[in-house]
Amino acid sequence: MEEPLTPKRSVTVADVARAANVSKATAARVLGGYGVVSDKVREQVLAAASALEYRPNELARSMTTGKSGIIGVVVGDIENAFFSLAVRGISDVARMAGFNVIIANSGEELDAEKSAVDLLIGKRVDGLIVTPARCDRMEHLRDIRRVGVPLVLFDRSIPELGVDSVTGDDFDAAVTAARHLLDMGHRRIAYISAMDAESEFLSSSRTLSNSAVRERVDGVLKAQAGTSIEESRHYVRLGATNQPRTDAVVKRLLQDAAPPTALIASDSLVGLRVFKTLQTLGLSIPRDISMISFLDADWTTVTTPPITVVDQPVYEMGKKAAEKLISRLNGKTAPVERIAIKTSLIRRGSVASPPQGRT
Amino acid sequence: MEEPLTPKRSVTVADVARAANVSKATAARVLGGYGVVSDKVREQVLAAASALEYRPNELARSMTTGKSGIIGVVVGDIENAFFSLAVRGISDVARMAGFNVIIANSGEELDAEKSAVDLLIGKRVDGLIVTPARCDRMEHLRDIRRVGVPLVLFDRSIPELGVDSVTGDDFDAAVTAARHLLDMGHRRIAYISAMDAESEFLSSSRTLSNSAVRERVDGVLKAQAGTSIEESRHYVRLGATNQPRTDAVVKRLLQDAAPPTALIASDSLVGLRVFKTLQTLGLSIPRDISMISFLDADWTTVTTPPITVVDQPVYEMGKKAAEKLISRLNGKTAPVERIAIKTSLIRRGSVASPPQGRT
DNA sequence: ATGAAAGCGCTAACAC
DNA sequence: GTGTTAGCGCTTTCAT
Repeated sequence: MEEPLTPKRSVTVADVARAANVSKATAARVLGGYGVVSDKVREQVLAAASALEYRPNELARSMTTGKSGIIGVVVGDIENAFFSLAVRGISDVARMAGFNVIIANSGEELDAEKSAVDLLIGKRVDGLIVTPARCDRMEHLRDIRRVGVPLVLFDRSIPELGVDSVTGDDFDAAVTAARHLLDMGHRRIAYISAMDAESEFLSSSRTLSNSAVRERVDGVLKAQAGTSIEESRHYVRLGATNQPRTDAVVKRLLQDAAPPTALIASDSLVGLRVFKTLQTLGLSIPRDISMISFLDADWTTVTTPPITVVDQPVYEMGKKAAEKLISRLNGKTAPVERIAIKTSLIRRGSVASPPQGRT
Repeated sequence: MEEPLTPKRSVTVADVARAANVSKATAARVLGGYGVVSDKVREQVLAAASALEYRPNELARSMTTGKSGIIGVVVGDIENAFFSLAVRGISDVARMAGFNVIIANSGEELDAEKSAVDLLIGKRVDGLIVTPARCDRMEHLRDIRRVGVPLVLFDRSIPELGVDSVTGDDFDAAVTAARHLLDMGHRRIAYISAMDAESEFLSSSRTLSNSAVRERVDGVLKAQAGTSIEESRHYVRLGATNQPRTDAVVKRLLQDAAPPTALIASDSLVGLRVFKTLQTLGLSIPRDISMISFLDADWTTVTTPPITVVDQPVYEMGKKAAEKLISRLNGKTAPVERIAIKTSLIRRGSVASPPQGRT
């Protein structure tokens, strides 16, 4: 059954040219779809090509043109629905524009991000879309620009870098979510993030190296303008990176002398974990505690109750990022733009007034 | 703020060689990490390289070596948790082995799959992992082998092609799931798939162009050995590709003269849709109807009740596929292998005995 | 241990 | 319109 895996040298333009009795250049012109050729010759070449099963060597092509037709994308975690949807949006517009996409995972780690960027640049991608793991470490991103490769930041922005970015309107979204909770009578609102930091607690939002997280935290804090900053900040917790750690975070929060009556989860993964923790603790949502999750993920509609969410139009965000990048690729020289895409709150069943006597 | 996007020619080995006062060949040897060089020269070169911020041009490198260090992956739908987990498994072992992964979506469409394959081969990927959209159309896959590019099939297999494949033990999994239902007293078991076919109904499992679906259907049918094939087959439905269509499929099923008392969903997306439909119809699971979904997805544990699932070790499957491919890439010449990875049934709360009087 | 030179498969000037 | 001739940046004989 083992076919004789012919490691035969692949068919080149030269081969086709020879078979069609034309020069290499002519064959190349029709095969590459550029320049001008008579219809007659074109057909000869095409015939020869398909007879020989010619397949262009994109590598060689890219090398001479300097364009690879590839857009590199570096995301935090492709398993996260947020990123896979975004990637889908990016891919869709990329494909439309004739570009291919090569994806790399950073695992939200700076070093992995750096080497991913190096690698992608080595592969001579035409442009890059990256979700910077840290907004305070950007030398490698500066390098990208120095090499002359267009770059668009996704989900997080770094003003000092002076490059385009596409993010959600995180600050506003957080304000809206927190206000909704305040309107329902909540006074102690916790914000739980998966961001990995030294401490589970927050000293100052300025220490937050992820701009999306920072914006959101600031939004939540801002919404609670009546309360002292120290007090509000007390309810911001980091490090909900997996189930056990999330369990710990939530439990500690609830054991507080003045426990929060509502929880906001920074993304759908955290949201799911928080929901599970609450379920495990036998807490009833929203009777015992209210919650809101970022991202209108699949699971949020099938729980009992369904979850109130901040709907981030991720697919659109991905599309927008790709569009922006491609317009740069096409030489558009618009001023640097920081696009914040509007989100909305989808009210479902996970928010109610806080339990009596615990306001 | 606009940095003067220096479109400067990138630094090459020649530049480094010149700066280090050595020949191009020598510089290339240390930069490429091959051949032999004296420690002294090596340091000179390295110094020059970092001073000039040399970055190897992987394209040129690939062109001369013929190896790109890239593994191409063609999946049905990257948004589907099944595939994103698999891709993660593939990427993880690929990275370990020094390979990069470029992903393409086929959207389960043959034409898209074909052009993705063409493109990937054009980019001179070292090997390919593909989830064939149709197991009865494989000329393009034959071509892959003819060109000499190692190929591993994922999730579905095509014996006639004579290539390695990694799938779940779909037949057994289906038998197990169906038997569990039978043991609980169910006699009419429906199997709902997202596979897009001309008809919602199934004439013969042999018409199923997706081997995984076929295996599963055969398994469900086999488990109901006591019943007539025609009768069992009556409860197999296709085309649950989105919510409205799933609603329709489920409703039609339930309006049958002898409606099924249990539903098996072919993947987690279908499972979620079916769950939603049931919820909409106000049916209580498992009191009114039982259900089992393939894939131990996120959402299956947070529903009320949690869903009994066929746990497919997708991450492992992805790893296995990559390992197999890489071993081929390393010239291992083992006989063609069709690996079926064992799944298991995770019993949760969505299965109970059928309602009284409806057995 | 190092250098010179020949390509890899393609595109891009530039002639004819 | 078509052919000739250089390269792109790297690896790889083959000398030295």
